[in-house]
Amino acid sequence: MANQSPLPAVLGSDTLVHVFDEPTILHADLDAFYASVEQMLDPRLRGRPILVGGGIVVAASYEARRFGVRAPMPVRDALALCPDAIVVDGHFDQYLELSSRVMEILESVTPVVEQISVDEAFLDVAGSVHLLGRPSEMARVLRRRVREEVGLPLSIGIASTKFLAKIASARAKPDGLLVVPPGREFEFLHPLPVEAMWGVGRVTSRKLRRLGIETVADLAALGPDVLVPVLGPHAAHHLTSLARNRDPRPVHGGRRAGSVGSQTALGRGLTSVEEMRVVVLGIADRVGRRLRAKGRMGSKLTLRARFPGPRSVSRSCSLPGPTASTATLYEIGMSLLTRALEASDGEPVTLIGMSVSGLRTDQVLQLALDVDDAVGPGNTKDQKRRLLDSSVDAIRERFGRDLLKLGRSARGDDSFRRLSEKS
DNA sequence: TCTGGGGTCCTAGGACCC
DNA sequence: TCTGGGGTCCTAGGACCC
Repeated sequence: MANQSPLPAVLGSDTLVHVFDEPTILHADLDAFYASVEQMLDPRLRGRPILVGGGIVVAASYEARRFGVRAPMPVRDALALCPDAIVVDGHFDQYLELSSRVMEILESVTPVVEQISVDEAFLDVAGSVHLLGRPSEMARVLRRRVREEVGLPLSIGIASTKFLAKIASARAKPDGLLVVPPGREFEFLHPLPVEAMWGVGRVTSRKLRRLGIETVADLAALGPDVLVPVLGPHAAHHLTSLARNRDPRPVHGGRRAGSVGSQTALGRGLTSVEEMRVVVLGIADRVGRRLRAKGRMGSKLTLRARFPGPRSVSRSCSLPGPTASTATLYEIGMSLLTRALEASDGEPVTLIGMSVSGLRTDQVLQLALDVDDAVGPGNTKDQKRRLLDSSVDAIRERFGRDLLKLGRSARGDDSFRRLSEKS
């Protein structure tokens, strides 16, 4: 049932005109994702106000939102608003697992799926209408399948641009579907408050309101010139264009993350460098593992330290070569932390974060990492030799001998010297 | 009001090269 | 050696999103 694709009843020209008349950009957004997952996993939580999180609310179910609870908000404040709320720890592994199952379902109607976070994605179904029918029909099928096969509510907005589709899905919640018909975009868009716009947060909202801009219509009427001195050229033109319903951004299928990072909050904070060393090592290990799991390497490292106040300082540097090595991230991360601490007056550090960007996938370098792993302390001499030999063979087989040199220079360390000497 | 962990994108100054 | 102009890379920080 759920796998059947709806087809237009008649494939005549009238039907096709109608089919192509609907906009083709979908924004699919799981409702109160984390909280919905908790309710699905534990039936006792269904229909009840749920808060996911520890110190702060990471997600609140709709039952809790009715009391004014919002994420992120301290759990203490949320309980004051909604004393009956049940606080649950997050099951983050489950969230990722369920998220990828939902994304697979979305990919059943088009390969052009751009995932923008765990719980939302854009789809461009223009290439699928001749096979699957109207976009609104596809949306109905997707919503039903996600509900039946994964057990989660999914809202979808359909419009002619990403920006409008995103706003439409927000207006469709909870558990709804909203199409913005062509020609009626302004009717939908212009009465909205500027805060409804994607890209207008606390700071920009305050600046706009100071100029007397309250609605999207106000923004569209004003034009970019007045905004440039306040928001900078890019933001001014970008927001004005969106308010005038100009959003040419395509849906990027198959896009991958441009950085990988991790951070750890430290409560009241640490002052001892030795304690921070342990934290940095833990973070470097996490980031290194995740990079290796993705088969990727980064060429730039950024370390961020937060101090009470709250004030934060970041220090970054280019790496000697692309890497996913925990040891390298740790060593360079520590030197960046030392530099970051110079900017403080010995205040406690309340958060340490590390992010690797400039990511690339390179098969030669990936094999170099395998070698790195092979020469690590976990292996016996014989195991190391076997792993090294198999890596050398694999590189030769795929790329020929010359690329060994390339790999060595790009790697920036001596893994390959050891290899080359062997061979 | 700074309490979480994961990201994206833009700006601006300085270094460096031609 | 200085002067000028332009381009690009690197780094630090800020705003925003879920």
